[in-house]
Amino acid sequence: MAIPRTDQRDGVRRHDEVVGYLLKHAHLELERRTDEALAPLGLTSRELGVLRVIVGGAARSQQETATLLGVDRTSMVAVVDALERMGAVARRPSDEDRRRNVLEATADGRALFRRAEDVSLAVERDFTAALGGAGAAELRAALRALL
Amino acid sequence: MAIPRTDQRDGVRRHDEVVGYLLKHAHLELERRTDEALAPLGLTSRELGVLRVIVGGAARSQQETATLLGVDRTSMVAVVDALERMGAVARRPSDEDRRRNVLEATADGRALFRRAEDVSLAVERDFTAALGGAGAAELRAALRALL
DNA sequence: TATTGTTATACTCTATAACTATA
DNA sequence: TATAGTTATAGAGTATAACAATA
Repeated sequence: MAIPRTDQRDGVRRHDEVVGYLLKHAHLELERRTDEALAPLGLTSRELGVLRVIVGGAARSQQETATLLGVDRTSMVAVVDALERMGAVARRPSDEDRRRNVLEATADGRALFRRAEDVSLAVERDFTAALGGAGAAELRAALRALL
Repeated sequence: MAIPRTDQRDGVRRHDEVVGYLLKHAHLELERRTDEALAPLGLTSRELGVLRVIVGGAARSQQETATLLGVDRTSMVAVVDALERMGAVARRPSDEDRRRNVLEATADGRALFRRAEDVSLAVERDFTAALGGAGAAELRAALRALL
C-alpha cells in the first residue's frame, strides 16, 4: 500500500500525486507535441488515429472504427470527411450491407500514414525518453492493464 | 512477443499500443468513475482538484491555482464561483495586493474535501487494483517523470 | 505600463435527436 | 422494426481579447 506524500498542510495530497491529474496532463502534453510535429503533413493526431486502424485493417466500417477508438459514430463523420478530402481514404458502400461504408486507404493514404506514424513514434520516444526503453514498455503495459 | 490479430496488417501498430490512446482513455475512464462517485457529494473531479490545492495551501490566489493546475485563469472563475456558491471556499481581497483574491477553505469546505478525497482515493485504488500497490506507485512515478 | 480577476466570445470535442437509405 | 451513416444542435472545456481595479 503506497502512502501518499504529505509535503503540505494536514496530510493533503499534492496535486501531482493524483493519478487523474497525471493522466490528463501527460495526455495533453503528448497530444500537443504530436499535433505540432504532424502539422507539416497536414494531419492531426485524431486523424492519424483513424488512418491507423484503416491502414492496419483493424476496422472496416465507420461504426467499427468509432467503436474501436471509443468515440461516437457522429464524431467519426468529420474525421473521415477530412481524410477523404485529402485523398487518404475512400468510402464505398459494402457489397454485403449497402448501409455500411467500407473504408479503404488509398496508396497516397498508406504513404502518408507511414510518414506520419514515423513522426508520431519519434515524438512518443522523445516524450518517454526519461523512462528508458524498458520503462516506456512498462508504462504501456500498465496503462493497457487499466483498460 | 505480442500475438498479432488476424486482421492486423504487418508493420502497423494496434491502436492500443499507442501511448496517446492509452493515456487519453485511461484518463477518461478514471474521470468518469470519479465524477460518478463524487456526484452524491455535489462535487465534480474538477472542483475537487481546485479544492485540494486550496485546502492543502498549495495555492493562495486564483492565478496561482490556475497556473499550478495548468488551466487558464479565465476557466478558474466558474470553478471558484461554484465552490463559493456551495460555501466551501471564500474569496477575499489580499491585504498586500488588493487585485488578488485570496482563496480560503471554510470549515464546511474542509469537511467536504475530506469526504470527497476519501471517495477519490477509493476510486483510484479500485482503478489501479490490477497493478497492485507497488505497480500503482510505479505508474505514478513514471507519469510524474514525463511532466 | 503591467497584472488580477472578470466578462464576452469563439472554437473544439462530445452527445442527443432526428432524418435517409437500407436491412 | 432496427441499423449505418448523416445532419443539426446543444453542452462542456478551453482559449483570446478586452475591460475595471489596482499595482
